[in-house]
Amino acid sequence: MPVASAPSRRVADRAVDANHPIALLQSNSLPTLVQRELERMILAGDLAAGEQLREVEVAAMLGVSRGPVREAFRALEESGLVHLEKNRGVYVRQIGVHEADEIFELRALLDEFAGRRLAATATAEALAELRAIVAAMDAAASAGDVDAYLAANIGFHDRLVALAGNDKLLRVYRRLVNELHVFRRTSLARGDTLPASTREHHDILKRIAAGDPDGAGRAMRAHVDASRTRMHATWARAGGASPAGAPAAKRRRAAS
Amino acid sequence: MPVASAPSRRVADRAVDANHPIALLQSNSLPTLVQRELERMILAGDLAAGEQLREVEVAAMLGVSRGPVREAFRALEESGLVHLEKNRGVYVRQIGVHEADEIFELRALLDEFAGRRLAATATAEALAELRAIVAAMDAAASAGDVDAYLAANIGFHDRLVALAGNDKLLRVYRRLVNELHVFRRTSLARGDTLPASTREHHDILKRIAAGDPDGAGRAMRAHVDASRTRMHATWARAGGASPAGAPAAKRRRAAS
DNA sequence: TGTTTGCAGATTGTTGACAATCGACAACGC
DNA sequence: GCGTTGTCGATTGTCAACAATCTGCAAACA
Repeated sequence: MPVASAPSRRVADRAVDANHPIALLQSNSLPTLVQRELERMILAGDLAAGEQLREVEVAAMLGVSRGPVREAFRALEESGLVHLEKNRGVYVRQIGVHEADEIFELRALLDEFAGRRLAATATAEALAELRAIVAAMDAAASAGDVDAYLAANIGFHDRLVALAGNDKLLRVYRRLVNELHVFRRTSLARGDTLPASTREHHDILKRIAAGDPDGAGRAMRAHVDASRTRMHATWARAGGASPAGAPAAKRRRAAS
Repeated sequence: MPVASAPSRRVADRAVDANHPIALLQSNSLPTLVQRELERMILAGDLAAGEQLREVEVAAMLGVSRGPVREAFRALEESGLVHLEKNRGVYVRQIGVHEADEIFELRALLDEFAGRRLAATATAEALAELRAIVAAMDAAASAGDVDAYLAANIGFHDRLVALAGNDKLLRVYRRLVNELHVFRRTSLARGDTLPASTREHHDILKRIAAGDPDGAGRAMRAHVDASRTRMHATWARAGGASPAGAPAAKRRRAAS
C-alpha cells in the first residue's frame, strides 16, 4: 500500500506502481517468466541452436515444476524459437541459410517501408536519437568492439522500425530478428565488415533526415541486401552446410 | 504394419502412410489438437471476439484434462488469437479498427511484394490455377453468395502469396490474416462491394499474366488499400467503436 | 559375427489434487 | 440507504504421481 502523502486523495485512487511487488506478482505467471528467461538465454547464445531442452532440467534450473515449463515451451514453439517433437523432447530451433535468406528478403521489404515512412515523418527528436545510436556504433567500430557494435546495430534497426509507427510491423519485425538471431553465424560479424556497414547506416540516416522517402527506402533495402551478402560470405568461409551437431537425422517425425 | 505386397521389399523399408492411425498418434499430442480445434472455432466465428474460454469447459468439451488445454492456450496467445489474463481467464482477442488498419498496411506491403514476384516468375500452371480461383469468385459474386465469395477471396490471396515462393512470408501473412479474421466486421462484406472487388482481382491477374511487376505490385496494393477503405465504410455504417460486449473495462491488469 | 529380443533408464504426456485468486452477494454497522 | 466486511463458489495456477514412449545396451540366438 502506498504511503499517504496527500490527504486530499482517497486510498482507492492511489494505485501501486507497476513495479511494486504486488503488481509484479499479479501480472506475471510462472510460464510467462520461464518463457522470457528461455528466450533471453536463446538470444544471448547461452542455449545453442539444436540443443535439447529437457523439462526436468529446465524446471530444476528455474526452481519450478514441469507444468509451467511445458506451457512456456508451447509459447516458445509458436514464436519460432524452439521445436517440439512428441515423446522426444524440445530443441532450440536451427535456422538454415535458406530460411535466413527468406528472412532477409522479408526484412529488406520491411526495412525499406520503415525507411520511407521515417523519411516522411521523422521528428527532430527521433533524428537526434538515431544519430546517437549511429554515433555509438561508430565508436564501437573504431574500438573494434564487435559485440558492442552488434548490440547497437540491432538497436538501430529496431528503433527505426518502431519509429515507423505501426505496432504490428514492429512485432513481426522483432519476431523475424529473433529467429535470425538463432542463425548463429550471422551474429559472427567480423571486424573487417564493420566499416561498410557503418557507411551504410550513415547513408540511411542522411536520407531520412533529408526527407527523401525514395532515397531512404533504397538505402535501407541496399543495406539489408548487403548484410545478406555478407552473411553468405561468412557462411561460405565457415564451410557452408554444417549440421551443428544436432541430431537432425534422428528426428524424422513431425512435431508434437 | 503395412500388408506385404512386394516380396522384394524388406519390411523395414515400408513405412506407414502419414495418415495411418499409428503415424497420426505418433505425431500429434493433445495440446496440438486442442490448439487446432480452438483455432478452427475462432476463425469460423464459433467463438466470438471477447468471449471467455474456461479451461474446465474447453477440457470437458474436447474430452481432455486441463493440462493440454492450458498448453494450447499458451500457443494460441503467442499466435495472437487469444489473450490470457492471470487469475482471470482466457479471452478470444478483440481487434480494433486501429489494429486492423495496421494489419492492412502490412498486408498491402506483402501483397504488393507477392504480386511483383509473381509477375516475374509465374508459370502457366500457376496462372491457370489463379484463373480458376478468380472464376469461382466470379460465380459466387454473380450468385450473390457472399460466404462463398469470401472463402474464395481468402484462397486467392493465400495462393498468390504462397506462389511468391518465400515460406516465411507465407507464415507471416497467414498469421496476419488470421488476426484480421478475428476482426469480425471485415468479414461482413456486403453484396454491393463484390463487383468492385471482383474487377480488382481481374486487374491483378491480368498484370501478373502480362509479366508486369510494377503494374502487378500497384494493382495488389490498390486492391488491399481499397479493401481497407471498404472496411472503414462498413465499420462506420455499423456504428464505429463498439466494445462487443466484452468485459474490457474490468480487465485492467497485464496478461499472464 | 550379425541379428533379434528383452530390459532398464531417461524423458515426455496426461491427469487429478490441492492451493491461490477473484468476483459476487449477503450480512452487518453506521 | 450506503459503505464495509465476510463468505462462498467459480476459476486459475502449480505440483506431484502415474502412464506411456523411446533409446541404448546387454544377453541370447542363429
